[in-house]
Amino acid sequence: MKRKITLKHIARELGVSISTVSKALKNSEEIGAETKGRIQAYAKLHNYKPNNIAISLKNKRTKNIGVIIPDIVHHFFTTVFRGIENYANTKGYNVIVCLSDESFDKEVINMELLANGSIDGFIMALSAGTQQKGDYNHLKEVTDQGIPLVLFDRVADEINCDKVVINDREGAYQAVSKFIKDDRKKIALITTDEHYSVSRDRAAGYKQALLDHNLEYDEGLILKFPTMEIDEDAIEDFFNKTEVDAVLSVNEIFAIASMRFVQAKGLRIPEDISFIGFTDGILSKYATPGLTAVAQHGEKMGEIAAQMLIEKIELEVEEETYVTRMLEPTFVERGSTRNNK
Amino acid sequence: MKRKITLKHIARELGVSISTVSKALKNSEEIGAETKGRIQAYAKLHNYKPNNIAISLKNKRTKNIGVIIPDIVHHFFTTVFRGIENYANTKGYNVIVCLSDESFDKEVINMELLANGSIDGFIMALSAGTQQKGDYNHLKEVTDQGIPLVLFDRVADEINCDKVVINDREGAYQAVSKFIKDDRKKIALITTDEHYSVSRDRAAGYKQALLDHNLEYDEGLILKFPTMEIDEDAIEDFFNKTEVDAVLSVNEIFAIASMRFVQAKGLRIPEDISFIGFTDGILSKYATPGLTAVAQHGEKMGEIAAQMLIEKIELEVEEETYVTRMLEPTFVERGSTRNNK
DNA sequence: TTGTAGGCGTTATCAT
DNA sequence: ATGATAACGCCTACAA
Repeated sequence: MKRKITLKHIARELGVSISTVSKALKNSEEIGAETKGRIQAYAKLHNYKPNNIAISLKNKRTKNIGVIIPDIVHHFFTTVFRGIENYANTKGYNVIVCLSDESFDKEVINMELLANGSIDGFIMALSAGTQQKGDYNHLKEVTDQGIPLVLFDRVADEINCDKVVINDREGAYQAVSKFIKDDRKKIALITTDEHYSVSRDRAAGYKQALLDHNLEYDEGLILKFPTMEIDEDAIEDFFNKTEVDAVLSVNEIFAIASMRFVQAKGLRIPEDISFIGFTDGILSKYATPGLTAVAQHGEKMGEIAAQMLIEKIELEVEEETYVTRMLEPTFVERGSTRNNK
Repeated sequence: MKRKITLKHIARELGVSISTVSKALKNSEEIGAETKGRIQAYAKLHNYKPNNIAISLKNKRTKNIGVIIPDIVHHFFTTVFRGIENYANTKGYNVIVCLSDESFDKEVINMELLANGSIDGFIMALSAGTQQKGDYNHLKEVTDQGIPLVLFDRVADEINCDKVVINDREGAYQAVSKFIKDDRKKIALITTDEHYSVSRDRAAGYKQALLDHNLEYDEGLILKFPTMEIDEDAIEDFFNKTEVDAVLSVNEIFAIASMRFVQAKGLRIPEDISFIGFTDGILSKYATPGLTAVAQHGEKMGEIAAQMLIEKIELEVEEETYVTRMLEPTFVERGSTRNNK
């Protein structure tokens, strides 16, 4: 087994000083051609590679970025992550991922751990626990230390930092407008509790679209779940009791489960009832019929987040100006919607 | 902005030496109660936390583990990752993820980068490119340096290291046996090219089960794709030309797409044709009917991989004994299979 | 052209 | 009870 070799080994072996070796390997003009040759040859032969940790300590730069997300078994987050990882890689950064598991405590612990020198900056989406609690001190502490932070998707106005979101409100607005244009009258919304910023915005878009088109905003047409967990009974109950000809869902799963149930009831999609779901994931694509979706462009979002972060990291200057980039959602039309006129 | 504070700052501020501060913060008995109190109070007040990088350099231990996987937008890998991250966290390790994107080159580059001190060990699943090429020198180099390595799911016999896999062969064998017990006669296999170790093993189990039950092994009943990419046309073509009453698929997507097509053709599932798919993911669960699946226990697999790796990392002693843990797959029965007698 | 010395932040050993 | 020193691996300003 050949252990990693250091400058010191090379220096000792070749009877020169460490700094000579260091310079020679950087091809410095200061070093004589012959010495340089010997050193470089030896280094190549023994596959010398500088130790990242030592360089990090010296430069006070780790070339690592910390990503903290609520869950990884989740299509949207994985696409964002892919965007981050990909961009970061092109810039020579590695990515350390921590899962908050939707828990405030885990989010805090993970952040503090990483903030002690392991990373140069954070990219994160707030956990449900954090959004519920409304306590952002761990984020403030990190930014106070001058560590750059970019929030995506699940953000909060209270935090001063760069952000990337999609225009959830507009996505919902357009979805409902499409239903209305297709002559749907009873448009339901399936959503989660308000402390998810995304649900809040989507609900706002839903309401606004109804009002703008002179339709009644009826709380009875809203099915609200406390979390992202699915509750089949509540869905059955809702669709048994409520007459509906279109459904906007804040996520895929609620939409798919609902489609399944109404189909079992004998309703036809899209003839009798039409569906649109947020987050164009794998379920939307492979459902029968395919679920028309509001695509969130996760990969693009991750790429932008990484870009914003790395710029801040490498800019050095302590700017106190933060920007929020808002991406426009896109419609992916599939079989679950069709003009009903 | 309050920058991170170091031992040196505290020492200077309190007029003591750095080593006194270091000891006091470790609650060493050597330091007088009064001094210790002052130092600890000051540290608490200024929220002193030791710098991870400096500690890594000193200890030659980063407490990071490197995970290299082909793709993250993939249900199985995310469940494995969750298992890894979770276990690693309980042991005080962080996880650096790199995506090989199924490319040999990216896999090599990422590994070499991380191997230069950033991590204490690797957990990985081989990229398609690597399996195709059959070149494992980058792995040998890493293990030669004494860096522990655990391979999961996509493994290769040529590599000497710890491994975690599921018994793919047995999973396929059982699936086919179930079909036969349900009186299915024409059992198709949808698979990928042989260089995926998992496809190879699953195909072997499929064949073995047929032979053991005195059924003919007919190449005509096998639909083989070059990659994991889906090809709708090939699927349509296959099901139009081939008479089949049961289908085993090496992944969810092929199964779901096939189910969709045969249903559109007017066949009933499971009455006319029955399906079983590998990898019990989100698609299997929400398909209509639900897809009976061979569950791979990704999370467990990740946990075991992390456990094996961390043991090796912390054991120090250079053992040359490697083990392969094989997990037994489990059946998750859903609507896509039913006794047809 | 080559080498020395100091520092990045921490810890451990060995003085005082 | 406290402090000086060296070391982890690398880099670089400054000497020689």
